[in-house]
Amino acid sequence: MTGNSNRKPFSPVPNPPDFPRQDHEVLEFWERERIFERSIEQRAGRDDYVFYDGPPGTNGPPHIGHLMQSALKDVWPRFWTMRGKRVLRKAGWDTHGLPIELTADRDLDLHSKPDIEAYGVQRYIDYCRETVFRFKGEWEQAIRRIGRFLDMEDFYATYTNQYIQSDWWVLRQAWNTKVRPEFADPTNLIGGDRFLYKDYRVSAWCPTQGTTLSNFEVAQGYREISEIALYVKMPVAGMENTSLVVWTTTAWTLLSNIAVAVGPELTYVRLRVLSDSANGLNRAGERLIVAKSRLDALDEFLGGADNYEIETTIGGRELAGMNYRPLWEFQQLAEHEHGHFVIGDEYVTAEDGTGLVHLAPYGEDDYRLIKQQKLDITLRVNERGEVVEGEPEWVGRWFKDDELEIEILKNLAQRNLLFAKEKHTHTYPFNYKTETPLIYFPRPGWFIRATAMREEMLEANRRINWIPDYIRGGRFGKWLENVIDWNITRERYWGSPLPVWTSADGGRAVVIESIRDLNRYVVREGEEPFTPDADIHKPRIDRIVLHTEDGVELRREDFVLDSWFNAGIMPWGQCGYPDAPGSAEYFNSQYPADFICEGLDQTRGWFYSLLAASTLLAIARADDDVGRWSSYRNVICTNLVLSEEGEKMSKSRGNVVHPIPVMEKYGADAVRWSFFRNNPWLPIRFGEEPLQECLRQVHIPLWNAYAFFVTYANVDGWDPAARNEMADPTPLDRWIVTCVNDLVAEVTRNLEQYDIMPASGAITDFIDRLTNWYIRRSRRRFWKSEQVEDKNRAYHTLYTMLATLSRVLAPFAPFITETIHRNLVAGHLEGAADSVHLDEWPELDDRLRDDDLKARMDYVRQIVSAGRAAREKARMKVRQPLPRILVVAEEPQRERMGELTELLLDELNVRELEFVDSENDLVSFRAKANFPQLGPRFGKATPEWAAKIAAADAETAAAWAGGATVTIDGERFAPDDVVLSREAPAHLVVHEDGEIMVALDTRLDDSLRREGYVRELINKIQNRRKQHRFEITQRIELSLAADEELRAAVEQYHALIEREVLATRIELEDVDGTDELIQVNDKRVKLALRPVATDTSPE
RNA sequence: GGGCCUGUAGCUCAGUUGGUUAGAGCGCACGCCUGAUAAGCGUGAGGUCACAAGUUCGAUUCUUGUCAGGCCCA
Repeated sequence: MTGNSNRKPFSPVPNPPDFPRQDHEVLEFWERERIFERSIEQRAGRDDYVFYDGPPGTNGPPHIGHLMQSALKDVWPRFWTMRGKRVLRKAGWDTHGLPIELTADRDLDLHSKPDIEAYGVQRYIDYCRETVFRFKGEWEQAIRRIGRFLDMEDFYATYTNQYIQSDWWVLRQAWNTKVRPEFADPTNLIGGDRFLYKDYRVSAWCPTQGTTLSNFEVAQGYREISEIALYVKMPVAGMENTSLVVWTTTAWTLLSNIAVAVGPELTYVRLRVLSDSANGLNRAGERLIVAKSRLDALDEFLGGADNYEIETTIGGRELAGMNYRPLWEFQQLAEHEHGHFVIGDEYVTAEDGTGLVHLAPYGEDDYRLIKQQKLDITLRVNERGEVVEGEPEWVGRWFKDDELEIEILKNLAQRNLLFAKEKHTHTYPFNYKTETPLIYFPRPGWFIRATAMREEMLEANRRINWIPDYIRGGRFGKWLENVIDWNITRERYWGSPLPVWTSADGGRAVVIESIRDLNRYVVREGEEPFTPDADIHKPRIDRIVLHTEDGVELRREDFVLDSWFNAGIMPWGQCGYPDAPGSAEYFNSQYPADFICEGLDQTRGWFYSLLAASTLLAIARADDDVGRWSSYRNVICTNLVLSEEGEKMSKSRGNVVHPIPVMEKYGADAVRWSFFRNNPWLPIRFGEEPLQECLRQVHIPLWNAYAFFVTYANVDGWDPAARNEMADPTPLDRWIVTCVNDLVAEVTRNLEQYDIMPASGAITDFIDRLTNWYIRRSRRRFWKSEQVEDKNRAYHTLYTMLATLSRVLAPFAPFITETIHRNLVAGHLEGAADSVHLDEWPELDDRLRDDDLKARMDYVRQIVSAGRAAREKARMKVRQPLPRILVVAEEPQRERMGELTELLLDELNVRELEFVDSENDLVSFRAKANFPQLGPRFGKATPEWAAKIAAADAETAAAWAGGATVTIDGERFAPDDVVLSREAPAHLVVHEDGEIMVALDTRLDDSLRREGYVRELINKIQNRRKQHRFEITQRIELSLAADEELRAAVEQYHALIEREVLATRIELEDVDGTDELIQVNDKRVKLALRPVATDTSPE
């Protein structure tokens, strides 16, 4: 016995393993022993590593893409915990916003704002509140099952009063902070010099639902429609019979026309119509102004190029300021209003239409110009899509009424204000749910003046470590460069209420920062104060009317906050900073985040809103520490998880993979690994085959190595805690120790850089080295009974490898590593951690490294590989010993082989190694004449010379092969003059692979042949043992019947055979032709095994 | 229409700060081991590194353009 007598054996390892069942045992262990909680408690007082969990919405179930994020989000917190940091991991849920309202609308059969008002806003809000966690249980189950350590008890949710008050506080900071003068905009309705302001913005508006649609929603509803496009004549004031010609596809916008825009750099012409035009709309003598480059396109309406003459050419800049007469009486402006003149602006092109654009307050560019020029804004179509001012018969009509369009057209034509009309096909946005045509409508909203902090955000962005790094200058950087002010309000119901109260004229505004702050006003009004857990959502909060000191009435601005803004203030909201007790301390230790990880689509979502919020607050507190401007330092962007076929998963395709059943089949570690072996920022294919492959490549080989170790360690009673006598490490031991040091270094480096794929690759590579070289080459050391000290060394080495590997692998595969740690380490070594996740990350020990040995081992493995290829060519199985391997090598390489020679010979089953200088020593060359060369030179004498060349000896041929020129009978022959062929001697089988060239000598003498028989025989006996399912320690008696040559071989090697197959006795008989025989090479042998009852331990 | 990404073996993907022979896994062919493992191991075949031009002694790598696919935005 090598171990001490009262040692505790390792638990037997089931093989094959049942990973899903083991997962559940580990999960129960973690919960029973509070491993996650302890991993934090244990690090109290240590440095924090800060992780932010982006809040997912829980009104839908989690899918496999979320699990990829969960897996990645789990790796670094576990890694840094093992490195000694304290890593809090608070779960968060997004519980506000449109998705929840949409679910409520569906459940309650509501289709519009009037529907909701009729249903009752309070009831509606109450319903939303009840549904926010509809799928939270499923999320928690999936997150738990994949092994993610996450605090789901003490979570944050965006709809809590604590979180909402952080929203309010942030907005108060924005309101209190003035922008630099160059960013101030006095045209804003409220707050023109502040970071928070109110203004109008044109957005896609649904006139039936009464709501704006997000860009994303608009993009889903584009449809191709065919409409009438109008060319309208705007008579120029003070010029006889002259008109500007404008083009529009939306006749109804003409009712609100207020100006005409031209391109300042474009060239325009004034033309005179010579005779009445073909379409009957234009008369002889009329003068029209259009862009010069559009003339060809407008020819047909004028009656051809011959029917008009160009009177003068005018630059766009000169047109600016020209006044025109409005199309209708009802458009006449009052004294103080501005409008009905020409404006120059770069956005006008001459790609279609006339190069003159009519302006009405429906459209982003229109609205911008109208505001810039301080023009009158009269909306003659209202937000319900109804005409509110115009010819009496039009008032009250629907803006997209086809009849209305025709009536407007006729009205203009009758008064000679129509230049032309044509059918026009283009795309127009519709509400993708209600099919209503959308209207671009200026809506009021509150904005964060992002344009005033663009430089600061760009500066902060430069310091973020993006994975992949091209996001910094690419998608995200470009987004920041083109950033526009951020509309943080929505005209909806279920969301954080905007905490702004204003007077009716907009002259007074108060931004509330907390419930306490609100109560200061409320109490003064004589109302009941809000308790900390009072309902501060709509509609309750709308009933609060505030009064200024001088008695002006203030009402709440009826908006809720954009849910992206909500999510972006998460660093403050998750702890209710600053109002919640203890929040300052929490915030200070948890800002900024070291690590976040979300989908690539969050560049315009959470990644942006986090950065905008943190930059804003940095400016508000005049923070000059640029490193804290961004609330996150390292960020991994994940891409889509596709089906196995590379398609998007969707219900309609029926290819959605449900996470839990997959984990119940393959285990969570395999699912996790399938995400780690790819770059997360590229689309990943997910399916059963990749999972199978993960198991085969990583988990099963590791498990087999572990099972192998436990089997033999228990047989020998080996104890890691015992102070066993050990031999010095063999080269193989030193090699694998070097490898594991490299592994630790490489995984550490790559995890520090947030680069998961090379880290997982290094682990796969190490597992291959451990199982397919270290264990494979060391196997015999574990079962030979002599040389106990070497055996102890082998146990010690393998044990250390498995224990170290389980720690390095723990952040990636927390289950299998926990199982191994629990059996091998916990309870076996004094002071060992109960869980691998409470353990420390392995330290590098450079004294144990031997880089030179590693290079030499790689060289040996290359030669082995070439040797195997040569054996295969020669059809010589490895069991047949061969006399010699020849290796082409320079002196330094020969030295590299050194102490590893034995290993090489054993692996290839070859008796001797011999080095040679060059391939010429392995092959011989024969030369033949190169006739195309020699023919012109020697003419008729060519055959004579050809014969002389063919007669050249191998040495001469080798000289040509070496590039030399050879003189034969006074004639010089260059290598070009001959054709060389290479041939190896019959007994050598040569194989070449890159720089490596080897040859096997395949000549067998009697001794080799006899040993070949014996090896083959041993193999057959072992197979038979396995067929009988004998224990590995079972002793047997053998009887053999064979011919004389084989019997002689057995007699010569009987000690070897007995040792190899654990035979206590071998009986030899003559062959008797009637028995069942087995084949041993070319011999036929009768074989019988009998188990013998003995002490089964090997000693 | 704009921006970003991707295009490398039959398939899925690495890699290449410009340099001998561009790698892995799967699949295929052949073989091997079996006292941990057939859910194992090895060997082999298989590539104009999407296409074109440019820079360079040298380009799969850098530049520009083209084509195809994806994502985001209009």
